[in-house]
Amino acid sequence: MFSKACEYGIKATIFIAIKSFEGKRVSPKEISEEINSPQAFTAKILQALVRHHVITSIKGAYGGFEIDKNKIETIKLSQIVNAIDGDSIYNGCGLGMETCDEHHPCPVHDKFKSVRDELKQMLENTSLEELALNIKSGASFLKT
Amino acid sequence: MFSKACEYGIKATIFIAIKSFEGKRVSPKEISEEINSPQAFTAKILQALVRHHVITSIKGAYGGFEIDKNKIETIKLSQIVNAIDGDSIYNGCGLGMETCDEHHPCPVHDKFKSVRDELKQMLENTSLEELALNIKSGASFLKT
DNA sequence: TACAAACAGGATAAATTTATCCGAAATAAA
DNA sequence: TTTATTTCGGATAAATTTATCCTGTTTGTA
Repeated sequence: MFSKACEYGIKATIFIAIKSFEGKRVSPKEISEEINSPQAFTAKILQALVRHHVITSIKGAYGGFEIDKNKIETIKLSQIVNAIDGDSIYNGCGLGMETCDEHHPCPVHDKFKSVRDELKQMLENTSLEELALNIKSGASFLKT
Repeated sequence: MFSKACEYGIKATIFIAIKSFEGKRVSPKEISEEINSPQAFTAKILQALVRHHVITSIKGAYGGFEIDKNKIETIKLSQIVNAIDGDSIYNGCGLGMETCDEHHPCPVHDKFKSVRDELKQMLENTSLEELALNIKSGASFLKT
């Protein structure tokens, strides 16, 4: 469904959000340990998230990654996915055809429509704050 | 969403079904031309579909791939996807975690549930016959 | 039986994704 | 200003997916 990079990116962003609530910055090392991901690869993904303005990086001593507290509730899951995997997951054709629309649909176009729409709605309606609070309360987990 | 192999596999199976309705067998060459896919790679995927008993192959002169006419209406999209990509698309964790269930959910477990369930229902309720008839009637297409 | 047609499957290569390493640049504190 | 810390980003490697090639085996027909 999502790429490995995207899976790491989602978990990393949630962890950064939790720490940012507490006014703390985190390093790639801390993040990869917390979400159980390869450190250097995770660092690359963080760079992409910075470029797409999902998270912020502060270079130098006492630096790290953080997210503006006031921004956490406005960030949606769709923004994280878009920053890493793009929007093909809910905008592209289910069978990879160049052009696939109402006028020239692929064999599963109609069947897929509702699934993709629901996925899109879910991603756009789920906020980072919500995901972070569920981790904090112990309702969900970042690693096995 | 699906792998390239699975995309080709779905299209190939639909085309074989259409030809089988007419009592004809088809070759990998004919299939790859019709669905616009690499021939040798498509042949590999056909082998997998044969092993999973989705399609049948007849070796030797006048051979080719076919599907039992009476079986076409009983084959579901889920069987094709399962044969090539397995069931991880709707049974695995959305964030790739080893264990992810009600007791130990990943951050998006609940949010994803309805999407994955709808996808699963769609795949299990869509028959090969239905997809093939839509191509025959010109309601959908196998290539751009 | 000999031959040609057609799938099976191993070996290999190309492309993409995932992952690692290391030096450069930036920054806070001493 | 020097030093320690930390992100940035290029180069490279490993793993997986996608794709190609070639030989073997099967099978129908002459």
